[in-house]
Amino acid sequence: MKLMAIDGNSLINRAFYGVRPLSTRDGVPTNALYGFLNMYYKLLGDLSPDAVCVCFDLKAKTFRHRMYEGYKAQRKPMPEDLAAQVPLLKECLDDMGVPRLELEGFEADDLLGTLARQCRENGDACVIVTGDRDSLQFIAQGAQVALVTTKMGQTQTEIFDAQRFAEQYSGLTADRIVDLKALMGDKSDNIPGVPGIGEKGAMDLLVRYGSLEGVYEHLDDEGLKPAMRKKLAEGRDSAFLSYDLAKGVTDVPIGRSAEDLRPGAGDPGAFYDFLNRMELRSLIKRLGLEPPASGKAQAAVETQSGTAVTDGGALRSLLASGQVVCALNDGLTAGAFVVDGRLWLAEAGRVGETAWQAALEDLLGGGGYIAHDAKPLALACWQRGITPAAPVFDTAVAAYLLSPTSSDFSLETCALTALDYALASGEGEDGQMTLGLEENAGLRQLGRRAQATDALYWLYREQLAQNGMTELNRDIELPLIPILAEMQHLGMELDTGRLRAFGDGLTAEIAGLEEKIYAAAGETFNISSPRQLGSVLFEKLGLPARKKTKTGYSTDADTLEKLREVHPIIDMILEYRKLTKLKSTYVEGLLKAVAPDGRVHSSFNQMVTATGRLSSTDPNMQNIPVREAVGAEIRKCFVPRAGWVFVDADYSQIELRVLAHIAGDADMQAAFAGGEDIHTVTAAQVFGVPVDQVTPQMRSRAKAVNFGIVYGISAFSLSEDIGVFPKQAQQYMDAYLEKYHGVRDYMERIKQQAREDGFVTSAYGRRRWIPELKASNFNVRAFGERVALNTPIQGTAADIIKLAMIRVSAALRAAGMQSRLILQVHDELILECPEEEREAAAALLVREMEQAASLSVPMRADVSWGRTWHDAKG
DNA sequence: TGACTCACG
DNA sequence: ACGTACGTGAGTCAG
Repeated sequence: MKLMAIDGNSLINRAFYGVRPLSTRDGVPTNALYGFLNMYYKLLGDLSPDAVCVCFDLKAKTFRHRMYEGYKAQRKPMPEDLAAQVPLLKECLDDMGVPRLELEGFEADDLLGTLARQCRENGDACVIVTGDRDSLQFIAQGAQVALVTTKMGQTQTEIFDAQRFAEQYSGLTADRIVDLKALMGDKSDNIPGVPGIGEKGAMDLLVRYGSLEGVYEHLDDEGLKPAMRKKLAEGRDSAFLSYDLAKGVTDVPIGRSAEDLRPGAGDPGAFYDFLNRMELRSLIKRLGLEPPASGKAQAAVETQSGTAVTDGGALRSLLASGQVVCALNDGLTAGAFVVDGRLWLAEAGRVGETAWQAALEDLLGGGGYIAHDAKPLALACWQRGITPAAPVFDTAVAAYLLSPTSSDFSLETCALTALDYALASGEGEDGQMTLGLEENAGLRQLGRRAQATDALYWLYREQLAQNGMTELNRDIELPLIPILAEMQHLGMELDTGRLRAFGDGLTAEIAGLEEKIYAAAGETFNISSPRQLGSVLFEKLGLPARKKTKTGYSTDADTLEKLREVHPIIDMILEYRKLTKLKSTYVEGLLKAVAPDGRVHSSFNQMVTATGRLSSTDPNMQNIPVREAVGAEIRKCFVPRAGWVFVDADYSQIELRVLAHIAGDADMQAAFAGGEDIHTVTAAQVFGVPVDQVTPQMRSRAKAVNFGIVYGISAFSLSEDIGVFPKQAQQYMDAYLEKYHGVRDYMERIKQQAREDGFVTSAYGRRRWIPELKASNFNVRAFGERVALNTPIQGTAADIIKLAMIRVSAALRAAGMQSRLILQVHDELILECPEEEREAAAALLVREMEQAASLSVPMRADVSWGRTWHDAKG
């Protein structure tokens, strides 16, 4: 019989400090739970005990069994975020069927000591699991102690027995820990010890005299220094009192033995629900837990087996009949459809290719469809020459709107988290028809997917309404889907010859720089390795190191910039970095992304950012270089098709205009209404000079202040950014907020509101939950406040340009023009236009962008055209 | 895989 | 006193 007895308080404490902060969407902290459970299962595997028990402290109302009144008085209170997780852990252990012990008036230590003693007397093995070194004294009770430590975020367990202990503590036996504490005391447990004696002195005494008794029997020993003798004599009472305190209790009336502590079955369903509620889904996966209700959710979703549609005409009329929830396979050759709650299955091979195509065109071109992630369907339409309509609902997009900081919006995950429905992942989706349609594994799976999507649709539609995002979803996100698909389908042509030539030039330049850098360093090394570079710069060349990172010296551009005067190698390294980045990411990377049609077809993703912006991947077209000559070179490689041009327009100061609008700041609104340059006006205010005396430097600093305000900056960071002392930066910010007091009030108001609501919204109702605002950690909370400040601004700007995209796209089509939207870069839209449509397209673009929203300040867009992307940017 | 660096708005 | 700007994606290094 082997018992594993865990100090619950100690272990959850370790977990709390060892695991980075985690919380559920609505702010319940979960990191300690996560860490505890991970350790628990690890230990269970390592130790394979027969019985298990987790012990907790349970405070007495009075300190009945303690004679020393100040006991524990000075212990720091548990952080709120940790305290909140203790009852959750107890609930969880009960669900798991893990026995736990707590007894009023006793600490976990007392219970562990008692269990250890009981085991010894009954001949059972006992392992005490704890993070507290003091508990090593249980070795004296014959127990092993598994000591859990966290080093650099890694938890380690070391098992101590009598021998291992003696090795580490100079031959001391474990029962002498009590003597040790009696002498040296223990601040955290408020054990006084002998004043003036610390760990080293106490160890020396015990090694020499064996025990506390021994020490005091030899008080007259000649080897004892007079000072030590005096301390011991004066501290005698304290030492023996401390001994009793440290000895702890081993006779708690627990009333249970190891035999009674075998783990029970618990309530697997409740355990699953608990982990799901705590959003600890990685644990569900690791433990291989199944959703509860043994098919209740399963049954709710899988209501029917589906009816085969084998007649083309019947399929067409079915899919044209209004609202159709659909799940299609990748090749769009088979599908399952839920119409008015009934499930239908169909396959191209069975209804005939022509009828299938026609039915699909009715469905996706007609706009009566509901899907989980409709963009790939819309893209497939464009590729087949069908113009897709926007879906009436997209359950993946809805899931994103409801929780924009989540990262996984697969149907599997959505069904699991929102419906408790476990959808077998992907398997057999492309299975070939061998029997009747209903028996086809691939179609059956599509049927389950369609039904899961249908269930999600009803749920999410209601949740969107409750969260005030019905209109945002309907008027912005959904109409955007076919537009994004079209942009992706069209892509942008790349002049690969020109880009290659540019790359060859870079290669030569880089080689030259390498030579010079090696010469200056006196050795060859990998310049791209921050580690090697750091060692060359700061050790070999002895340059003054400023910042440090986790792994060594920081070598980022900011740091190096400050060393430019110190050593000529710095400029070369900065240049080398710039050129290699350009070559690998923008020359080689872009060349790799060119499709057979000579164009790059970037994916514009709608479900990535926390603020509502789009993101762009494969390749990322939103971070193509623009600054300096090299940026121009890269952008000259993006060209329209023959006889066409690019028309490019970007919003002027959209975020600051949104800020002026949202904050309702009269002065800032007046500046925009008057068509003034906002940075110049700001500079005049901050520096207290007339507008015509603002110097370029003043304007540039004011610009930094404007940006900083939008991001929720501190004076310190602003000072770093513009190169002045923090005090000076603070003065700028004070002057700014004094002038724009609407902005100042907004900053306070939005933070307060975010704390109350737990979320912030954009002007169009886009919502972001901010659990960080409730964190106990200052930095996390400060981050939450900056997010609360910035997200409504960035989010509203994102809403507006999405609206503009929808308007532009519709207006081009309505005018019968061939010009098409091909790129969006946050505040910029790029059209590819037939030469003869150039003027009309430019006028349309500006008009639709400027009228996309009506704020309390005018919107302005600047437009240009050109035969390369570079030339099209004013 | 995570850390670092750097390109964009 | 804290520790120091919002939002992204991609390439490289090193464990």
